Amino acid sequence: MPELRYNNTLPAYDMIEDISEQPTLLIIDDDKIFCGVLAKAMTKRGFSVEITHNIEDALTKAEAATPEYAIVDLKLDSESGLVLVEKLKALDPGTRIVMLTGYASVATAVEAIKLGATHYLAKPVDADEIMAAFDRISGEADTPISASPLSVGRLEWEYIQRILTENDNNISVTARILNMHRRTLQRKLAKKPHRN
Amino acid sequence: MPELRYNNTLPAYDMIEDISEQPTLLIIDDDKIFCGVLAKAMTKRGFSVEITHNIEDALTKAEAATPEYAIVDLKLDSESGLVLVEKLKALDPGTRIVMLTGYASVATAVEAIKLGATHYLAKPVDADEIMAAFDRISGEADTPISASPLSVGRLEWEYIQRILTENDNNISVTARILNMHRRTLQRKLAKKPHRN
DNA sequence: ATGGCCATGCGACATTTTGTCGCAGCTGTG
DNA sequence: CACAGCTGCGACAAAATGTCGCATGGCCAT
Repeated sequence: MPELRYNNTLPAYDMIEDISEQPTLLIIDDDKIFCGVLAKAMTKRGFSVEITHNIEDALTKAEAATPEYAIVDLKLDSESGLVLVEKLKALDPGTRIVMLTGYASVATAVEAIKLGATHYLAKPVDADEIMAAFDRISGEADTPISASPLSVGRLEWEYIQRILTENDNNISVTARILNMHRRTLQRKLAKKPHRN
Repeated sequence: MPELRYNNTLPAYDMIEDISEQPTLLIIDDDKIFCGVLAKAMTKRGFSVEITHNIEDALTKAEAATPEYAIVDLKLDSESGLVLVEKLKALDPGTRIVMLTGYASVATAVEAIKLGATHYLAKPVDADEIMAAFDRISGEADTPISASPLSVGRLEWEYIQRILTENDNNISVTARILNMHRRTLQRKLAKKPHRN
């Protein structure tokens, strides 16, 4: 299997910059198609991109060459991308990490940020948003306090996520605490959160 | 107007501890009823509580005596409670701050945590959850046998009641806001306030 | 290694709860 | 009065949930 680097796809007009000065970016997501698309987009934006699809590989690569930037998916096959955030930060506190997830919730967002993620974005997301997230300094303006009420479905999702994270993602325990059947909780978790 | 301190309501059995050793807690929320209830609950849990309803007063009090703990509402009348988080942290980085919000969103959650909030919780919350939030260091499952978080049914009920009240008990409007069928809302309201 | 214990993912099927329509009554307003 | 909006409720299909059961896999003490 060939090296998964996309530098060779760089259009000429981007070559004005010396490759050795390109910031390094590590992408970790189990969705391979998504990885490919994102890698291409980020390469075009001047990053030297590497891809991995699981935590193990990510750590191997990161230990070999600590990336300056990282994009981590929250829901990897089995484990949580959160542990990766922690470890990447441990390797180099200066690493800028954007956490992505199709199952966004405030509970996981809080965890991610506390562990050192630079930002937390919900899929679908485009490369420009990720770029903005990397640059984002905390106090930055655009935080709309508007806040329209969540739908009950969304409220429930957020609540479940909170109890779940408070219980180490143990579904059985969470189901018992919430007085709901494990099967039902599974089904709810399988669905993506409705937007509003 | 008397000082808004609730130490005088402390039951005797709590006096075993010297008042001067009680941790100080500053509550900032524009909902005065909510403040009162929360203050009482936290006092009972051993805090020396102070209340303010706006940023200005909060800063004045904080500068006079930096609190060790703070509970900040996200939506204060005009300004955002976020700026307060920042300022409290500037006064004393050790301050533990829990941010509360009526309408949770990942965006504000991310901001709050990046600015230094210890945790971010959506209303309705009970005092025990706030206590847990203060103690919660990132990541680990301390699992202090949380009491009984409300059941999802109960949470939903509380939430619906709140939105309903905010809309003059107009069922149609509330249903639309909540993205739920009017018929369904009716049926939910017809049922009893869910036992836990 | 072996059995016990528990968490998990998921199929299948009976029950319940929602989503939808529709209609009739009530109320304020131009 | 006509119009428009809110409300309560019946009826029936569609979707979600409660329940069982089973197989897999991790952990641990025997």
